[in-house]
Amino acid sequence: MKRKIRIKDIAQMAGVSVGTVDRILHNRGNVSESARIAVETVLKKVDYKPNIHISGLSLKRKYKVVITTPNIMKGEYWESIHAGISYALEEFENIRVQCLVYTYNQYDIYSCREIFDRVAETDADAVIIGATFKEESVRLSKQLEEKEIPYIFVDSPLENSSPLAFFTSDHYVCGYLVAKLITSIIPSGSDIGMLQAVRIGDQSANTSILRKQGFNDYLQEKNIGNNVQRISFTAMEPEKFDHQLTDFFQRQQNIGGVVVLNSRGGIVADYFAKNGIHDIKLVCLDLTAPNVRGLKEGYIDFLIGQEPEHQGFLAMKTLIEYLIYRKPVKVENFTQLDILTKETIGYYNQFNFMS
Amino acid sequence: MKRKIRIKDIAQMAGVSVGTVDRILHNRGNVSESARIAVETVLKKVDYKPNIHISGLSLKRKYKVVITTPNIMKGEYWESIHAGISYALEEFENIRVQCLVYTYNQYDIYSCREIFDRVAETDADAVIIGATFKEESVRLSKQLEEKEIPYIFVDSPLENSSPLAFFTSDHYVCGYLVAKLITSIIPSGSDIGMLQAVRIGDQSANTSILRKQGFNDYLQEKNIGNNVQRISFTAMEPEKFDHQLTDFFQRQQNIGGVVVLNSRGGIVADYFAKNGIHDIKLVCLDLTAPNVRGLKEGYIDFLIGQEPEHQGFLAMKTLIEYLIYRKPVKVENFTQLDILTKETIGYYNQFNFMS
DNA sequence: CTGTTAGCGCATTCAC
DNA sequence: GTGAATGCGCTAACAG
Repeated sequence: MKRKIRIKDIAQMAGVSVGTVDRILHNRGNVSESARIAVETVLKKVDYKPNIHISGLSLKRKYKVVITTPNIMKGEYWESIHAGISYALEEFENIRVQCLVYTYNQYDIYSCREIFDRVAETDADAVIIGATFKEESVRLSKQLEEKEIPYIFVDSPLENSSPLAFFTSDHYVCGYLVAKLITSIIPSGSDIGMLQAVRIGDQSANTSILRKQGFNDYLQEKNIGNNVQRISFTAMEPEKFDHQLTDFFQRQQNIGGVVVLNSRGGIVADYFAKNGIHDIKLVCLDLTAPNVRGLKEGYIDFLIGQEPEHQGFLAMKTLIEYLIYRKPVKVENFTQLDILTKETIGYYNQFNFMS
Repeated sequence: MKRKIRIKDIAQMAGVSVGTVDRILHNRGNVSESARIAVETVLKKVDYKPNIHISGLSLKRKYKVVITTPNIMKGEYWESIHAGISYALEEFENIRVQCLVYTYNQYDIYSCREIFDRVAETDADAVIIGATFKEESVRLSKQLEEKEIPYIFVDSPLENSSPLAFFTSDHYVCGYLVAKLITSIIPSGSDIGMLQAVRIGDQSANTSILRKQGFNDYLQEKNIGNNVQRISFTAMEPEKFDHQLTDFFQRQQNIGGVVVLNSRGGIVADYFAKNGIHDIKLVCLDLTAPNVRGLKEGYIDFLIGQEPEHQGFLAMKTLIEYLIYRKPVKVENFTQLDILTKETIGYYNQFNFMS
């Protein structure tokens, strides 16, 4: 167990002072070519890992990070992402980072445009983006690039952009998995109902589209015989849903299972609960409060978690480490797909990476 | 965002010096009654959380922790527990903790006795125990209690002992879950093969017994029709296994799935691979190297992870925080039961709580 | 350009 | 019994 390398050690080995080493480590300039070479030679030899908690102790610089996501609803997906961000800030309590949170209505493209415009104007040191509207997000990313402000995506990546990193689950595999799970637990001849959100003018469906692709590809690949029946659902008018479902199940008498490729599965579980339906299998996404309830009560058979807290946590942690000492960043980061059942949900700790 | 409370703040509020506050916080004595009351009054008002990373910076005291578990085999369960412990030590690099690792042969009760005797003699500040032999472990725990050395169990709890804490998965629920999974994917009339380790003189089976109980209880509760057929397997003579399995499947023609309630499932997967068996479902435990391979290659349908790394990590983290500032400890700690499939294993990060 | 040094929050030691 | 002073690894300001 060898002693940790400190800045002082490096300075000694390179024959310079700690001040010089610090300047080189932080690219602060005012260093002669010869000193730089001496220190960099040493740095290549030894494995220096700065202790970020202690740096923060003496770090005067404040960082401003803007976080922009859809509105935060209690017990919903985006709240978890923000919770993860908060945890990261707690872990790095010594670092002075000021967070500005800008949320928009994910069902209103105008709200998104307005907010993104404001985000583009800030003088933040970095931005964390929860992107749902595609065009708008690409535009924001371009604006940030021009100002050389690093940005990180959570929840989903975005084509045609060059983020510092993104943290997301693999939505395609997620859909693929849902197909595998539901078909493994329903009778082979039965039909599968798929809840389909009907939305207007938004692209947040992007993730849903990927999931649907994965879902369909599984059925095709494995030559699965179950037919898929769409259940349309107008997200903006939840009060209609009861009627829509009743209608659906009256028309479709051969449904063996239902899948929901967005996080709203809980309403199906609630419907099952209200109507005493126990023989239709249900596979849903995300640990929203209603979904967890549905799982615990036995109406949902498998619930897939995408670790939103972890996404937020890692996004902020990555950002801090990058800002402070340019720690190299891995761009593509996929979080786990957690398969949860009634039995395991009680032991599931969304912050198991923390405590 | 209010400023964090520091010792200096407390001192000021109580009208004493930081030295006095520190003495009270650490129960070092040499404090007048009046000072103690003043400080404790303040402490009740404010939420003081010491920054452990910074404490370590100036902490002179060294801690000695003894870790005793079964031998560490590459890619096996106990290696993961030790890996988790190492990660915790890395996270608390500032704390000077010296680890002594004592491993014993989990198939040899005499080896365990000998090692435990040596553990009981040390002057460690704390002990982490991976208990397999019951009697011996109870005896060790008593000896440690006499010497007032705190100890923590990993992998499984132990009756008749008073550990500082234990970190384990819920083995009963684990078995219950295995039953649920296997019966949900095999034909209703088919039989289930259960691999049964034949061992001599060891109680490590304790965890297996709990799992088997959970397994059986599920079948009974749900009134499941599948019959269970035992496959006996002599752990000490793996070369015989091929023959034993061939024999088994020749006698049993109605096997729809196989379950393995210990971590050795990989050998069944290997057997399936060698003999091109694709139509028998397989549910196994633990992310050993062979099991992960079996899962990826499609021979294992569900693999249950018990987060051994996390157990080790939390055990050491808990210990450090307890030793340094008597952080209150939660005694019963159950880790997650992760359900993994071929699709999700690629995203599974055993150290997601770290990076 | 470079070396020296004050201070960050904390535990500990040393005078008083 | 107590407060003041020291040092941990690091950053940043300052004096050369």
